[in-house]
Amino acid sequence: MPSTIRDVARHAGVSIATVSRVMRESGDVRPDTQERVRSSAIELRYTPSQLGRQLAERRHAANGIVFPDLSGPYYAEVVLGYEAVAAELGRSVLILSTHGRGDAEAAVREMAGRCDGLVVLGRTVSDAVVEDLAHDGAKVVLVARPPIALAASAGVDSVNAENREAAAALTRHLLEQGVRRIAFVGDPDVSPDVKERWRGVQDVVWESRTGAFVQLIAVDHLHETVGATVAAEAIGAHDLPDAFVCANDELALGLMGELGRAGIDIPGQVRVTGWDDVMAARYAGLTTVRQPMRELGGTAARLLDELITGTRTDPRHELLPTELVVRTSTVPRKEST
Amino acid sequence: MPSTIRDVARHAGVSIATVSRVMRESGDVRPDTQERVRSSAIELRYTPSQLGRQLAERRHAANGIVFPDLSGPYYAEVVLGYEAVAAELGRSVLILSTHGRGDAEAAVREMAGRCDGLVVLGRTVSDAVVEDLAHDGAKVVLVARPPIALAASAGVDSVNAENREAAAALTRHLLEQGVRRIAFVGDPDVSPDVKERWRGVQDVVWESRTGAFVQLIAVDHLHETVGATVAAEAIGAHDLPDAFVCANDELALGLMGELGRAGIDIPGQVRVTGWDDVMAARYAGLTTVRQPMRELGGTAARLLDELITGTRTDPRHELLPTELVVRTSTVPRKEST
DNA sequence: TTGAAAGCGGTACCAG
DNA sequence: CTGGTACCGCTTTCAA
Repeated sequence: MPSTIRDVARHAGVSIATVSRVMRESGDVRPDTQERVRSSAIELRYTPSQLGRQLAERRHAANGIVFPDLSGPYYAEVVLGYEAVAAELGRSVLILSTHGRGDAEAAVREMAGRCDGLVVLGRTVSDAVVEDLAHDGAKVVLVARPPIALAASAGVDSVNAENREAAAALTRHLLEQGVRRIAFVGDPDVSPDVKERWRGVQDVVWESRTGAFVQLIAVDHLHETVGATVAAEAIGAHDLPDAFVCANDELALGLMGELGRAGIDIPGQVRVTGWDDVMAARYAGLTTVRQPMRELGGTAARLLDELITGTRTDPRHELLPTELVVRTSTVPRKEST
Repeated sequence: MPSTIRDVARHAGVSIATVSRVMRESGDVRPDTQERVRSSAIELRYTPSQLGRQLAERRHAANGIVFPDLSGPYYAEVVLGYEAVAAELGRSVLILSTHGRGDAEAAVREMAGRCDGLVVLGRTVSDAVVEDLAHDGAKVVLVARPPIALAASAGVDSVNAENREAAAALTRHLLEQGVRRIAFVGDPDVSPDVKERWRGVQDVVWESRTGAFVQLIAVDHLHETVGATVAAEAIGAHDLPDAFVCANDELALGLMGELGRAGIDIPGQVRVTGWDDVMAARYAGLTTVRQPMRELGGTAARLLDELITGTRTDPRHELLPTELVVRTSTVPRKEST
C-alpha cells in the first residue's frame, strides 16, 4: 500500500540507489537531482520502510526493557527515565512485563530478537537466561539486580541503588529512637534489593551491642493488603515489635492503615518504615528511603547505548545513592514535610 | 554473528524452504527430516531473525502506544493494561513518551513505521497528525481523547472514561453538602478530559437552581506545586470558595497540603475533590473519581487488534464507566476507607 | 554523480 | 514431501 523506494525512483527517473542516498543524506547527489527525488518522495508520500532499512543495516535502532510489572510508581519511574534517555539517543523502546506469566523466558528471547540490547529489571528472568542472551551477542544491562559474576558474561552491565548502607542508616535511626525489637517485613528471597536491605538491617543490629534484635516476617508478596494482614496478625497475637521495617512503601502503608484502625499509635506504640518514597508516603507521614528511580532508568539507557555502539566493552557496575527520609511514622511530630 | 536459515539448511542437508517449514510448523515435512532440521537448529543456536521474517510477512507483530509522560499512576496504569492484553494477543509493545519534546510528531511517525498500529493517549499529537497516519494506513486507537469526526478518518477507534456524568455526580454531591460557591481548578483547554469534567460541573450548577455558581481557575499544569500555589493565593486573598474541584488528584493533594499548613479545616471551611483516585488519595482522605485505567489500556489493545487483523472495519467508540469515591475531604468523618 | 547488482534473512509459490 | 527461486524494501559496494 505505501509507496516503496522503487516507486520514487521510477517517478523521479533515477535509480533506487540515488533515492536511498537522498533519503539518508549520504553520498554526493547533485542538488537538482536531490530536489527531484525529494519532491517525488513527498508527492508519493514516501516513508522509508523501517523493516527494509533495519534488515539491510542489520540493526534495530531499538532497545527493550523487561520488568515485573508496572503497578506502583517504582518501575513506572524507572521505565520513564529509561525511555527519556533512549529517545534522546535516537532509539525506540520496547517494553515487556513478565507479570505473573510463566512464559517469561520465551517472551524475553522474543524481545531480544527485536532489539539491539535490553535492560532487565529485578526478578524477571534467571541469570542463566541473561547469560544465554549475552552469549548470543545481546547487549544487556541489569537494573535492581546484582551483577552477574560469571566470566562468560563479560559485557553485562548493571545499575543499582544503594540498599545496604541505606538500610543500615535507617536502622541506626530507629535504634536512636529507642527501638530494640525490629520486625523486618518482606522476603529477602523475593528480590535482590530486599535481600540487601535485610542485610543492612542485620549489620547494624548485630554490631550495635544495644541488645536490639530483629525478626523476619517473610511475606512473599509486597502489597498493601499483605501489609494489613501482617499488622492484623501481630495485633491479634498481642505481639507488636518496636518497629516494622517494611520492604517497600505499599506494604508499610497497608500496615499503617491496619494499625491505625486498631487504634494503635504510630510512632508512640510502634514505628513503621517503608522504602521507595512513593507519593502516598508523604501524605501518610511514612519514614522511608528515597531511590533515584528515574536515574536508574536513565543510567541504564546510557550504559546500554555504550555497549551497543561499542564505545566501551569492559563491564561496568553503577551504584546510585539513596536518601533516608524521616517522617512522623518514626519520630513524633514537630515539623514535617 | 548469529546463524541464519541458510546455515541450518546446509548443516541439515536440506533447502532453506524446508527449514522455514519446520521452524514455523507449516506445510508437511517428513518426521525424520524435521528431526534433522531441529537438531541442526539447536546445535547452531539458530533463532529465526525477526527482521527477515517481518519483512517477508510484511507485518511487525508489534504495536505502539504514545503518551504524554509516565509520572503519576494514570498513564502508567493505562500502559500496563495495554501491555498485558497486547502480550496476550502475541504482540510486542513499543512506547513513546512525548513529554515536553517538540519533535513529538516526527517521533510518532517514526514509531508508526515500526508497528502495525498504535494507541494515542491524550494530548500528544494533533488530530491532523492522527488523521494523516490513519490516511497512510496506520491503525489507530485514541484513548482519553475524543473521537475524530472527520469522514476521512474512518478506522480510528477511541476509548474514553466517562467524565461529564461523573463530574455531574460529584457536583451534586457537593451541592447536597451545602456547597454553593465552587472553584474549578484546571485548564479545560489542556486536555479533553478536563474539558468534559468542567462541563459536567457546569451542567449541574446551572440546572440546580440553588443559587450555586462556579468559577474557573485555569491552571495549565496539573502538579502538586501548582495546587499549593492556587491554595496559597486563595488564602492570601481571603477568598476561599466552598469547594475546590480539581482536575486531578495531584493538584488536589498539593492544594490540601497548603490548606492544611494554613490551618484551614477540610471539609469544615472548604471542601476539596480530585480525580483519578491515586493511592495517595486514599491516605489523604480525598474525595475523587476513580477511572478504570487498566481497562482503558486493555480495551484499546483489543480494539487495535481488531483493526489490525481486519476482524472489524467500522470505527468504534467505547465509553468506560467511572465511580465517585467519597472521602473525608468533602464529608466530615464518620466511617471511611 | 549515478546506476547495476549483490546482499540482509526470511516466506511462499511452483515444480518435480 | 522437498528444492529452486522470486520476492519483501532498503543499503552499499563497484563500475561506468
